[in-house]
Amino acid sequence: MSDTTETTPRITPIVVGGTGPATDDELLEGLNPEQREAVVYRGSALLIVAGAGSGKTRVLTHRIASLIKGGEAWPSQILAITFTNKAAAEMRERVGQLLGQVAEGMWISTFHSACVRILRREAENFGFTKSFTIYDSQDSRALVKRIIKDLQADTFGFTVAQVTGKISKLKNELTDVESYARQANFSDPNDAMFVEIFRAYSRALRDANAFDFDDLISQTVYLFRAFPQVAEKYQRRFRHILVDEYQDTNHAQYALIRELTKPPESNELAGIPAFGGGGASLTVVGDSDQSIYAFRGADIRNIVEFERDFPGARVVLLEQNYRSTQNILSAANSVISNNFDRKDKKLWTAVGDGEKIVGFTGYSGHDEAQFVADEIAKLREGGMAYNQIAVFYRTNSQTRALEEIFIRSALPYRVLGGTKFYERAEIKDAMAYLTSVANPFDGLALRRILNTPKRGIGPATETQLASFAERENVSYREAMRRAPELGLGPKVTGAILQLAALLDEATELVTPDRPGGEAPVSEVLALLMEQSGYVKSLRATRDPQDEARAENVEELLAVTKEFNRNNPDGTLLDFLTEVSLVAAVDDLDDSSGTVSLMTLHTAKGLEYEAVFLTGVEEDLLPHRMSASEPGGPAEERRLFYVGITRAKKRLFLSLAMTRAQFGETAVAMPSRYLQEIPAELIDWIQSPGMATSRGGSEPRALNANRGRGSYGGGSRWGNDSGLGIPPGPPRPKTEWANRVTGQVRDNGDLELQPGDRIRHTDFGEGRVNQVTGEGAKRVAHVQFEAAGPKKLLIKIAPIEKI
DNA sequence: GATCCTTACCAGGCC
DNA sequence: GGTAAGGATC
Repeated sequence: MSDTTETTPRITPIVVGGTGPATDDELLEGLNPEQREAVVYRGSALLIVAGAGSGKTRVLTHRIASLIKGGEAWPSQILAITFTNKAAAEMRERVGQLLGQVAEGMWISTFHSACVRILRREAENFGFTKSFTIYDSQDSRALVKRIIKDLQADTFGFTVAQVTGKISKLKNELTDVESYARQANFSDPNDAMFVEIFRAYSRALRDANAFDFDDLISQTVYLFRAFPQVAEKYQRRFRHILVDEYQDTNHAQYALIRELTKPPESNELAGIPAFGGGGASLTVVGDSDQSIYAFRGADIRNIVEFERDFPGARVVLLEQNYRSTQNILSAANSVISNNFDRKDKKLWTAVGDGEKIVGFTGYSGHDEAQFVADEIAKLREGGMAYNQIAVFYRTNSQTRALEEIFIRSALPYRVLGGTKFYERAEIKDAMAYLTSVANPFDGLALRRILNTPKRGIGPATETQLASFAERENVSYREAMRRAPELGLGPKVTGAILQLAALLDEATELVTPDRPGGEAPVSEVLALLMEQSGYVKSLRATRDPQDEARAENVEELLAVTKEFNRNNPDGTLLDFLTEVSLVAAVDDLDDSSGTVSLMTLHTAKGLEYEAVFLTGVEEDLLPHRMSASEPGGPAEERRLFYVGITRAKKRLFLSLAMTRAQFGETAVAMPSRYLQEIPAELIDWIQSPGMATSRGGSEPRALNANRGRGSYGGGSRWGNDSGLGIPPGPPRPKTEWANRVTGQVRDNGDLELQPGDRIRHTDFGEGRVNQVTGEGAKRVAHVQFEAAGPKKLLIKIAPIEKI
């Protein structure tokens, strides 16, 4: 054991409440030998190679609990890094349960949250203020766009996406402008121009008192390197560092961990040996088969070379899976085994084979979505709760077809991530007001609200204001207050002064030494929205969408109130930080009683009784873009693997033969990964071969392709392919036209009674068995002659009474 | 400077 | 199918 115990206090466990805390033995109870080893091992470095579903969260929480309970560490000496805020909250809760009390002072958070916390405390050391803004990728893009325009870099062929991508990559590798410029090739005008853009971007961020996402990590590393006494503060504080999802860390994050686990410098000066001499203990958990973030700089070498980086590290392998059935695991194993240069690892379970994987090929994305909806209805009838069912897809654009069908089928669902609430223009506007109040240096935020709502402050005025601020070396706010000096028209000047006064008034509310403390965020936002007339202006337009936008702003107001309820001491800065760092999964509500829809990336770390993996097609999974990337197809395979291993009991793989994109219909091909699953594991309700040979009602292009095995390369998917598909009679499912009318219908108060006959544009004629629900949510249970039983939302289903 | 309209380009995953 | 950019017009 390292000598950390000498420097850390022994604490007596405090027993509080109900069932009481777990004893040492209880902490190990129910764990397998490897898991136990991972909990009790004490040394400077530990790598837990944890296959999917092998209970790593359990191991991590028990390990933390045992450190605290054994008196080896105070809660405040623990830093645990998770991938999402939700995972952090869960871990905190579970550790609390194990200890029988809330462990105060533990840092359990994401890399980004932890770094923001450090940066807010230390910002003043290096030219920022604690109220810095965090720029999300949209903000970064907006900034780069302006810079490219200003420098006329578009003539060099620079695009916003290219530049932001390259800057992000450089930052993740801890390359700042100066170090990049040092090795740049200035005889290449392109490279020289890029340096200029990069420099302008970095300066703009600094001037705006802002960090972009990548800065949060890299600037913390720079801070530690530039100010050893600051680094030492955190090196002394955190004695045990644990990092989850280590396979997805990038170089900057790796460097951060290295900085934090270094022995404090003053120890070295005092001649205390480095190894085991005061560096924090490091535990990392990961699975290289689940590395799916190379695109944002994750470096798989961090985990592969862990033992070399941290000599003497112990490695523990967790291979027993406690989540899925053997059929699901066998499929996963055989898929991932197609990736070379990986350490062979086979998941196994003791729970038995379980049901077969179900496969389905639809004629279109809508057909596929209908299959998903129908199967979910069956699962539900079989007693499965909606919130135990998830639908995964590779790209966010796939949600449209699913949503259309789900709404029609009256299926309660929730889309995680996607076009997020906080990415909406009106929400960004409202947030920009708050940002402008918190950080008066933030030009990007101010620019956003300067003429929103319309105040007659156009681009020309904006430029004048900006150059005045620069010339006089004052903040934008000050420049606005001195607007009369600009010699503009009385109307514009008045508008600027009014906005400045409003922002000043709001700033008053959040001044820390204000009598009664900072006003709640909701009060600040209400003032801003009220006085600026923003919401009023939205309600005044003829555009019907603006009404929805106004409601969204009201919703944001509700969010701030909720925030104030949950965080009575929460400041405006806390709110802005929280909003900046929410991840897609963070709005997952386990108690919502709805089906969850999300991308495969978002699905990592989650598990469901039943999983629908949709769009298993070439160009989608693997995604078209991945073909040209080194390691792309292998990463896509890992993504598929991650999706499969989320399923506990039931797994459905589906694809479509045609898919709408850009408003056009394109032909789709089955994914190469489907063949990597042994045929006997899949029960095809409708295989790709069957879909081609019997597509009686679909676009002519496909009907022309009639005949078994006529598509997808020979007989690969034909009935004679050895997939074991019985020839059987054509299913009725294939007999109706599969067109789905995209338009929103409104049947008004269409009254339906059991016994009524109706006609549906897709399903044909049927008889109403039952009507449930109230008002707009009335649902008709219909027995269709051809399509079987369906549930339909009466208000919007494409039906008529006959 | 605002508004309306047409056109061009477009969506890969995310803290 | 959706949006951002650019042009025409008031």
